This record gives sequence, structure tokens and C-alpha cells, in this order.
Amino acid sequence: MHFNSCEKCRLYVGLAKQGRLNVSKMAASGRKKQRKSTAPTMLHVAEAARVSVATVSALLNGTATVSPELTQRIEQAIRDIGYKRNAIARSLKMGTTRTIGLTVPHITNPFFTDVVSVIQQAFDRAGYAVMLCCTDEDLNTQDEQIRLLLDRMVDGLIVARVGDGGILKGIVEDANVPVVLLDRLCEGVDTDAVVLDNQRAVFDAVTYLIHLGHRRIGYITGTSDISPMHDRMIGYREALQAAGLPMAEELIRSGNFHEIDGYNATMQLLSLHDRPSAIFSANNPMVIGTMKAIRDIGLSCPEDISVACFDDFPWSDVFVPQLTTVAQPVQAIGEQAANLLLDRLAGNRDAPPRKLVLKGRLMIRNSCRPLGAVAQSVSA
Amino acid sequence: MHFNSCEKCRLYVGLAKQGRLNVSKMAASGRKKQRKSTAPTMLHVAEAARVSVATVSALLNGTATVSPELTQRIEQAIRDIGYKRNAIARSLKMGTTRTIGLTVPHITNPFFTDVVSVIQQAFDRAGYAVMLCCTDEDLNTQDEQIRLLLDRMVDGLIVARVGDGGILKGIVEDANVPVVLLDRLCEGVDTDAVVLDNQRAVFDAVTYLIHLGHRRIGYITGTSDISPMHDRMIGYREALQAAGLPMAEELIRSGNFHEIDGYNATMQLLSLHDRPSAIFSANNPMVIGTMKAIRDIGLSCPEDISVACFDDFPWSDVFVPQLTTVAQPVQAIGEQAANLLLDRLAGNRDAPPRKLVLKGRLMIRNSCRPLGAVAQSVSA
DNA sequence: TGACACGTTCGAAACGTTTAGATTAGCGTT
DNA sequence: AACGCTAATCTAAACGTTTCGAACGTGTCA
Repeated sequence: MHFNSCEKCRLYVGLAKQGRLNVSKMAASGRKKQRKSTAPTMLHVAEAARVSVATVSALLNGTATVSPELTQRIEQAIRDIGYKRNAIARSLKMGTTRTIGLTVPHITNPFFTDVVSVIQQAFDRAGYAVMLCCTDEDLNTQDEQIRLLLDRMVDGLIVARVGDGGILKGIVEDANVPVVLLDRLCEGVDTDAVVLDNQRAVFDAVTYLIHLGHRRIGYITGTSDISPMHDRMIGYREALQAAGLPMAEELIRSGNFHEIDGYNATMQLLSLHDRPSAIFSANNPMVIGTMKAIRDIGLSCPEDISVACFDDFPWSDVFVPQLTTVAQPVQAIGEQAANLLLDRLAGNRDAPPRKLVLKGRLMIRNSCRPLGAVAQSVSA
Repeated sequence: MHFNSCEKCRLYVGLAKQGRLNVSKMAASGRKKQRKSTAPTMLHVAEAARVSVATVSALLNGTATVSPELTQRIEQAIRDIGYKRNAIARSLKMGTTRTIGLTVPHITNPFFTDVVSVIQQAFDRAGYAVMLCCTDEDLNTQDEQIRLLLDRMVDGLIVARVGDGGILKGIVEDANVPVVLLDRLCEGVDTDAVVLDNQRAVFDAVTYLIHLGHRRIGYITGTSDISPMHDRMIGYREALQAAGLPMAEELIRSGNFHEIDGYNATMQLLSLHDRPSAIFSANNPMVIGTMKAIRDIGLSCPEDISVACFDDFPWSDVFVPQLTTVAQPVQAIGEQAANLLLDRLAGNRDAPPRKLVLKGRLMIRNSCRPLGAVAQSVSA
């Protein structure tokens, strides 16, 4: 490897040795570089500039005018001793940390990945740090994470909640820290939220499948205790109903959002004696499982079975089959969630809860094939 | 609120000294739902339990034995008033925040998503919070983010660095907060690191292509200022050399890690008069661009052109073509990085820098087809 | 009886900021 | 010469913890 073979590397070894040397020296002299490494404080700056700490603080915060002369002395001192303001002490005094907490069920779910990315950028621009937690779709974990965040005095919370919300309700009621719900509403928790019009999105997708001639449409959902899954299911039922199709309960399977759950659900659907001609997966990681099951069972999509699903990704239209999906406006979702929270943080605390409902978009590709009469003209 | 209604409280107001009296009186009269909502502090607990704050602290931290009687009174008080320890004040006094900073170039790059997820879980288990920053492959942004994290007194840093590392070098030299490099080494920054044996991984992949009969192998890389790209390129060159193949500079294209860069690079490669029969993409988001370019130009993979790339994902073997990839051991990478940092945080500060090099694994699927003699037997 | 040790508990000084209120200096008014 | 007024600066008290050293019984021993 070039790293330890090249000439530079010997240089590093040299430096490292010298570093070690320092260590032993400081152990001897005792006081130079201890764990308590005494970063320069405001007092040091004040002394170096021959002013009071109040003046330094005033300058740093712009809370009072300080004369050009002192300004110059202070700035010089800051530069000289490499002073960095201690944000922890500041937070303690100010009662604000300029940090927010963000919890999502799984960061590896591409939908959340994208949203997290957008939110992170938005808060970054606003000078906030983001503490990220993954709750792994587990309520206890979520409660613990939220407590952790609250202990650390985050100024606000964005939560893609799990289960029944747990301690969330109490937090919102106490109203000490603003909370924005992301992607998932929460019964009994009345606060700002950004969600998709899930019902409509699935209604459109399933209606599309029906228009293609599908009559038996398998439906794979996550646990129905969270609002998107609940609403999507309604969309499915309503689409069938609107088309005068019967609801066959055996076509509905639910799992716990993971690929393996999608796999199992699909296996079950495909082994029905009268198997569905199309499958809609209401959650993205599960659709991977669906595709694997289709492959393992020796069928192919869309020839033998059509597939559509929730959430869209860069690679959706690159590989074969190109997946027909419901695309969520991830950019808008993330930005709106951030805006809602930033607005609260800016002081607008007493406005009534705002609920933003965004629209999904059906991205029609070629993983669903027309059946019957329509099929003839296409497959010919 | 129970605070000022319960019988105990009146007692304490009575006991409280003059200075404190003002405070509690104000609180009692003035506060219904003010911004300064005065969460219960340790002092409140102490008063409610008729002990000193020192005793409460001792009990909470287990730093001294406190009698069963007081223990019981204190715990009761904590429960009664719903006391939560203020981690900010604690951090200020203790000089530790139990928070670490994590910066990655792009969280939407699935490799980083996975690693972030693993790291987050590891620190969660250890009772640490994680502040996540995305540097967007930009050095200034990274410097800014790191400053932000340092201001907030993170106890440690895990960095998938960008550019030449920027202020990273100074931070490592100051040795106040431990730093672990992730995925990318950094010249002149001598600290703990976890990386892949990139050179070997690409060597193996390209050698595989050569064994399939490919002679002109396009290579798409990211900017070569970061170690993985540098090492991967060496792997490519060495594989060619080992097989006695010529290095054709026109087959090497570089971009800035994004899908669009992969797209453009591939377009260029495919429009060469003697175009390559295979393309290796050294970065994952770029391979999406590669596939799109192949599609747009009307070719197909693997029939017209073989493709292999770095980084593996759940969907790699589900769609067609099933991508041949170099899989990184993301779980191990994340865990090792976390362990290195946790070890430093546990006090092992003076051990020399440790560099962990993990091995990639070639996942052979069907996006690369055999050429020439080999091809005959297969395609027949 | 006094001295001593021991196990609990407490008082008060940090930690590094912000900020209200006090102080000072400069300057025009009467 | 005494009086405000303003602008610039400072003093000192928070913020909510941790922790060191002192104080306080209480029992034991000489």
C-alpha cells in the first residue's frame, strides 16, 4: 500500500514518535497537556485584551456597541490565543442549544434517508445541529431516544413516530419543546405535521392497475398502527370499491416493514390457488422482498405478475423491470418539516398546530402489464 | 402544577432562604405557560426531599453512599415532581457531553447510509448521542461542520473526510478530541482509521473481467484526492499490468461522485471509436448514471457492454441485470469505527494510532458477460 | 472523659457563559 | 457649577450541575 511504503510514510512514523515523546514529557512536567486541557476561555480573552468578560461577550453577540479600539484589541486576543466559544456553557445560560433531534424508524429505508438528508441540510443552513436517532420501528427504543434527546436539551424535535407515540403525547402537551411529526400522524398528539396524502396516492396507483385490467390485486402493507399504512389501506379498498371489485381478504398481507416480511407476504400471495395478477407493496424495503420472492418462485415481472410500490428512487427506472412507483416529494417533505420547526423555534409558539398534506405522484414505468384485451395490442 | 400546590412545597418555601424565596414566589405567581418554563431542577428535588443538592447528586451518580431513608425520600421526590437531570449543566461541569460527531460526504450514498446506521446503533447502545453532518463532498462545508461539532463539545469525531482534510489535521494534533477516520485516510492526519483494502478489491474485480475475456475496460473514478479513489485506481492499473494489458488513458474518466458524473463519463466512453467492452465504476451513485447512459444510447447490459461497480445493496441481485459488485463489509466497518472511538472515549488516549484494513468481497452476478472463446460456450 | 475514626450529609466553589444593573466618562444645558 | 443624558464599560449574579472539604453525630477505645 502506498500509504506505508512511500517516503511520506516514514515521515508519519517520525511524527508519531515525536508525539509519543510529548506524552511522556507532559507526564513528567505534569501540567502542560492534561485531560483537563483547559481550552482558552472568555476570561483569558478578556485578560489578554485588558477588558471585562462582559465586553467580550457583548462584542461576540453584538448585544452592545463596543468601541473600535476595544473591538480591535479583543479580536486580536481571540486570534492570538485561538479562542472558541464554549457552546455548552452558552446553552446552559441561554436555555437553548441550537440543536434539534430527529428520529426515524430506519435510516436505511431510502425514503427516510432522503428526507433526513434534506432536513439536515435545512438545519445546517439555519445554524442548527441535528442529532439523529433510529428507533428501529420499536416504541421503547423511540421513547428512550426521545428522552436522550430531551435530556440534551434539544430545542425541537422532528419525529417519524413509531407505535402509538409513547411519551410523545406528554411532551407535546407540556409544550416545552416544539415537535413536528414527519410522515406519520399520531392520534392524540396535536402538533405540526407533514404527511403525504397516502389514501389518494394508493387510490390512484390501484386504480391504474385496475385500468390495466387487473382484478385480483395483492396488497402488502406494514403494521397498520401508523397512519400512512392505515390511509394507504383505505386507498386500496376505495379503489376496489370504486371499480365495483370485491374485497378479498386473502389478498391482503401485512409485515413489519422489512425486506423479509415482503418476501414472506409475496410467497403467501403467490401460492394462493387463485393468485393475484398484480401486487402493490405499500412500503419500499418490502418490495425488494417481493421481487426476490417472484424470482425465487420462478416467475417473472411483469410477464407473470405486475408489481407497483410506494417510494421512488434513482435506480427505479434503470434496471429491468423499471418499477412503477408512487413517488413522494421528499424534498418538499423535508423542507416543510424543517420550516415548520424553524418557525416555532423562531418564536412562533402559540400558533395552532399546522398539518401539511402533500401529494404523491404515480411514476408509470413497465413493471405492470396490461391484461386481457388491452394486453393483446401491447404484447403483439 | 403540583409544584406549588402540594403541602410539601409550602413547607419548603417556608424553609427557603430569602434569595431563593424571591425566585419561588415569582415562579408560583407568574408562571402559567411562560417560555422560561422552569423545568424542575435538582434544587427542587433537594427541597422536596429535605436534603441538600449534594446528596441528590451523590445518589444519582452513585458517587457516595446515601442512607436508605434519604434514598427513598429523594426517589419519591424525583418521581413526584418529574425531575429530569439537565445534561447540559452536567456536561459543562464534567467536560464531557456523551455525544459524538459524525460527518459523511453524502448520506444518500447507500454505503454511507448503511455505515451511519451501524455507527448510530453502536453509540446508542453505549449511551452516546450522534450528531450527523453531511459535507456534500465540499471541504469548506466540512470545516464548518466540524467547527460546529467542536463548539458543541462533542467527545469524539468520526469523519469520512473530504478534500485534503482541512482543519482536521490541527484537531488531531491538538489531541483534545479523538478522531476516527472512516473509509478515507488522510495524508498528514495520523489517527485511528477504518478503511477497505481498496486496491485489492478493485484488482480482483478487474482481474475477473480480464478472465472473462475483456481487454478494453473502462474505468470511472471519483476525484482522486481521496485515498479510496487513489487506491482503487492503483488496483485497476495493477490488474491490467499483471495481465500484460496496455493502459489506455482514454479509458479512464473521473467525476465528482454523482450520478450525472457517471452518466457523462459513460457517454464519453461509449462514444470512443474503439469502445470498451466493460466498464468498472469505482463509486456507486455513478453506476446509476452508467446504466442510464447505456440505456439512453440504446445498448444493453451485459449483451453489449459489461458493468461492475463498487458497493453492494439489497436490490443488486433482484433486478436485471443483476449487478456484479464489490461488497464492502459495512457492518464491520461501522462497528470497528465505533469501537475505535469508544475505546478512546473510555480513556485509552495514548495508544498509537490504529489502522484497520478490511477486505471487500466480489459479488459475481450477471452484469458481466464472457467474451471471445469463453463467450461461445456460454452464449450457445 | 477525651480522642479518634467512621459513615453520612452538607456548604460552597467551581464549570464558561449571558445579562441586568451599576459605574464611569464625555458633553451639552441651564 | 450642578445637572442630566448618552454611550461604553464593568461588576456580579445567574444557569444547573459536580465535587471537595468540612461538619456532624455516634460509637469505640484508651
